[in-house]
Amino acid sequence: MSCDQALREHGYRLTPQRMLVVEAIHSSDKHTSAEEIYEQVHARFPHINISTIYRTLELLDELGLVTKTDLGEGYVRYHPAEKGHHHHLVCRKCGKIIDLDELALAPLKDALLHDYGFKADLRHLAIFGQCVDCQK
Amino acid sequence: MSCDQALREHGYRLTPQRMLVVEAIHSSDKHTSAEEIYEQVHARFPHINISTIYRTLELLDELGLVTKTDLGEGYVRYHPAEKGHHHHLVCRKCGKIIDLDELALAPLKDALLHDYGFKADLRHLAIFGQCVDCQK
DNA sequence: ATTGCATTTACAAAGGCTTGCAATAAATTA
DNA sequence: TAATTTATTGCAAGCCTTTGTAAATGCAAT
Repeated sequence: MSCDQALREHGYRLTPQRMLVVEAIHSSDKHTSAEEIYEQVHARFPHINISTIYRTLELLDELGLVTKTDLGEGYVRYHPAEKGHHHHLVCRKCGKIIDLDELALAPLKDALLHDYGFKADLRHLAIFGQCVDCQK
Repeated sequence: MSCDQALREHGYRLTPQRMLVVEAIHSSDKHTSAEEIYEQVHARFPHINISTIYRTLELLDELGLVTKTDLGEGYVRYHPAEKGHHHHLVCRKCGKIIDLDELALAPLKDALLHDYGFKADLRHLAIFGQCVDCQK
């Protein structure tokens, strides 16, 4: 299902601003920032305000259409949920980022559900620490 | 080892500001915010600036003396490391916070070390999701 | 005690993000 | 098609935190 359809089905309006934000997120291969999305949308819709970008991203996150991840860069990165879930190991020393398959957190997710009845949202996590090279 | 000693041993100066911040963190039973620490220190040292609070907290975090945790309240909470590690399950719907023993993340920590050689810092995590009551 | 100097501080400004509010516009209804 | 309603937007202001800088201060060596 497209983001547009999902928005409509949840009773949200389809505005040009929202459509352009959705397009911008999907057009980017990597994880984009709000600023990057803003610049991309602004090129085609100069009147748009950055707060609309943030509000739209928040909405898409709530609907499970995008994931938000703080990789410790001072801002948040966004990623289309449909492009698959994964996680990141972020080295605090050298900054290296190791990608981690979604499955790596499956045991934890299952344990939390079993032990606490808690349905954890572990879709796009950043786990900080030290990579193997920086431990030497 | 006290925070004061730890600071000295790492070559940092012992200033009144730093000592008061350390005292303030330890005097609070719960997880405190920078603002709360600021207010407490400010009562005894009116000249202090909030940026000094933040810089001191960052330093204490780097030295492993305190942990930083974002519980989704719009600001970060700090906790003395020596008072023990644990984690939190935060319900996005009702806001309820379930405390989680450090051991719950031990298997994940071990797996990351074994599979990636990555030494994950999992001292005081907030895991978001839905509590058992809010799933009904 | 005094000096010398690198560290630390207060202050001001900025950065990323959120929020209150009046104006605007999408979608429903007639 | 036009009117009505309600969600959404742009704007400005604010929030929490970080950062640049010159002045102040801890502390080691005299």
